[in-house]
Amino acid sequence: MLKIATYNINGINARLPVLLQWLQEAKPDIVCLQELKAPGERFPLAEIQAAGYQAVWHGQKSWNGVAILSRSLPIQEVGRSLPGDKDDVQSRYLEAVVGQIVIVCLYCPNGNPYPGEKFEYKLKWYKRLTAHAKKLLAHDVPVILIGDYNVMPTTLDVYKPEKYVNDALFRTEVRAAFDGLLKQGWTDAIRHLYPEETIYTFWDYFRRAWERNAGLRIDHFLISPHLRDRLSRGGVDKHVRGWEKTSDHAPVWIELK
DNA sequence: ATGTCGCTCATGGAGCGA
Repeated sequence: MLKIATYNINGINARLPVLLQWLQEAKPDIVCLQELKAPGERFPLAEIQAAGYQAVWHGQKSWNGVAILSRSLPIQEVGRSLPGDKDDVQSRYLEAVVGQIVIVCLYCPNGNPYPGEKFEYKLKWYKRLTAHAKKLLAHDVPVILIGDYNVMPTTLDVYKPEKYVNDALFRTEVRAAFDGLLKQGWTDAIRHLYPEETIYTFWDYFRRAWERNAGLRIDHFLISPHLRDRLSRGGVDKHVRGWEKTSDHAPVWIELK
């Protein structure tokens, strides 16, 4: 059994006690982290290693930043930029072979406010991701695209869909881009396991969103066709969102046979 | 518009992104 998790930690140094506590109790084999909000040299490698994990990371000062952790399987980094725009300097992509699986850690652009430059950047980023995802599928090896997609795929994934019609996380253009990935053959693992349930992975810090369960499902695992039959369980470690000094996201995980 | 966080700059908060 292989347990793979994703967690937008919103600042790895501010979040380190929470991250270590969760690693200790959840014991995932592989973890994708987003929003490190730290340059490469400020990644807390010693503490991560002391917790029993190897790591590769792609940091950036102030914003973004992604990492892949592994407990026992070796990690071999194979890429740290999403192909298609060599002028894009934002650290939102990290690709590695972990054991026998290609693990892609993603932090898709937020895109707000809509309309605007940031929204256009998000759409372009999704175009690049779609092109690259197609190539990954063509390699015909097990791949998982993991991370914060900054999109709620359906109305089931938003506490109040009507409030989000002009939000960059729910605009039809972005949902269509996500749908395009599914049409390529990727499977939204959590939705596959729970076709009907309301599941959230993010609760805003604002307006007592956590207390009101005003949540969004924006952290996803897209698994390649090879892995669909190996998918056994999945869930959200929702209680972590209730901890002190916690992220606005909760960790999400799946298990593969 | 607002709310709350985390980060940076080079302050003793302000501005930005989410």
